[in-house]
Amino acid sequence: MVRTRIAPSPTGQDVHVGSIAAALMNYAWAKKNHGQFIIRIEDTDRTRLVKGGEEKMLDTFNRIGLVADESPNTGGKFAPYRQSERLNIYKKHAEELVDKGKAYYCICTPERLTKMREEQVAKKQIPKYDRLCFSNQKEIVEQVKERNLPHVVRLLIPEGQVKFNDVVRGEITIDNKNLDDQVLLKSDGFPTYHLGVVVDDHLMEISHIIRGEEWLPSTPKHVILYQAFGWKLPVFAHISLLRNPDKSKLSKRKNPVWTSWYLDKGIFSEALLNYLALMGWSHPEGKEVFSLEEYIKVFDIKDIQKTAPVFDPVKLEWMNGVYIRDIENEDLKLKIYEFYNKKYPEEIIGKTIPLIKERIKKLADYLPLCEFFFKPPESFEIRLEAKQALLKNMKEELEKISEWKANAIGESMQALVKKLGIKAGEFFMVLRVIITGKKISPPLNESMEILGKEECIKRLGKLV
RNA sequence: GACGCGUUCGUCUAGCGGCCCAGGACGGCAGGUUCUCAUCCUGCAAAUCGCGGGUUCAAAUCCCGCACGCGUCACCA
Repeated sequence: MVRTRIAPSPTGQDVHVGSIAAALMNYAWAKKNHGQFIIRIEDTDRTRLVKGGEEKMLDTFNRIGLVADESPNTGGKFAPYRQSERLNIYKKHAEELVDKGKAYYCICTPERLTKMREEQVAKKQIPKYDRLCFSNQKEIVEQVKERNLPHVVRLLIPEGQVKFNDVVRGEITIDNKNLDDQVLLKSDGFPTYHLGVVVDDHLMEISHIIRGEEWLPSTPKHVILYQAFGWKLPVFAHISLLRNPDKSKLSKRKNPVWTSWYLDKGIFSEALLNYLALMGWSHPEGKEVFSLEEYIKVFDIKDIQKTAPVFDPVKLEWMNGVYIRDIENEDLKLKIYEFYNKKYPEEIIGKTIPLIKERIKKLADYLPLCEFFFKPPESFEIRLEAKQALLKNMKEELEKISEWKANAIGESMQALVKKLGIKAGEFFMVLRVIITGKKISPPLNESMEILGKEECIKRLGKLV
């Protein structure tokens, strides 16, 4: 049975797009194999906890369509799915390791640890716990039990080396002397990531761990933990991190990284997923635009690429434009109507759709292009003072039109152009700006038809 | 610094020893369509496949070294 998971920490205000990319692969792999996709909240760092972060994250996963089979919201047979509610489980497992001699108590103070590390770094040694507490473990255990001393549980890294296979990277070998005796259980009773992730992935029967390559260096510790518990290893797949244009790890300093930022701009979840699917993977037939359903069909973790891609918002917008042009006008109308919180009349939006469908790349592009449909322009992108006579002519001709249709408007204006003997381009630019306020607009005749004769005459008359 | 991972057009990528003087997409440029913009169509430029050595009749593809980039070294995830 294939079971995958995404395990976000509510230490940010929302889901990072990189997490969505990872979640997408996890989701696709689970669905492809008729397995389950799980969301688990790893909220073990109470110092960095962001209020409302978890709720927002779960909401974002739903918005984007990566719906979990098991999660804190939906529950499931391995509940709870929030690590802060599983503290007794971690404690039990940490104790088990201590009993087995695979882990030990440590009562060293943060001050001592910091000092120790500084000295090691100064001596150009690898900063590692010096096992002071391990060397007199018996005493420490007694003290801890008798006086109820605050303590942590550390993993005892055995000698030798760790070897494990990664689907993306191949076989990886690490010498254990490079590994630190990692804290498993913190003095506040919360597990560290390392304990939590291993215990939960095992207990929740996760078969494939597809996660960012930032975890590659700590995977040997996880492998040692699995071995210490005597558990079967899951399949590991470490995927590359999304990058900023300067190749550093995608960060909010240099790029919008929160998923809802894109959704709130009117990027479709389908388009975002489609674009993200292309990061480090490519369709076997070279297709670039495809549905989630098709992705699930053709995706294989063996085809994941190793190189870290630069996240390109420009191509994302192009992709979204493709999706916009592809949906039904009625659906696009509704999306825009909802996007602007029903502030603008649905009927007018509906009429404008054919004019703007090929002109917007995301829903937020709509208003800048179409605001003139809802209210007269307040400023004009070219000076119109010297055009008074021309405007008067236009107005007079337009007033003669009985059947207010784009065609009739066009013919009437073309005739006027001919009669006045001026350049069509300049003529229409003046008309465009007086009507829309802007040099760039949807097709003029059609726009004027939608606006209505009265409104158009009014806009022309205002300056006359 | 140590350890690990990576390196094909500006960007995303195809490529798995001959079919590659490297293909597609975004972006760029030019032209066509058009009252603007966009869409659509046509065309162009853009990678000596990080560098240097091997192996081979043949290497972007295999091996070795180097350089560079990134990641990780917490009672953070």
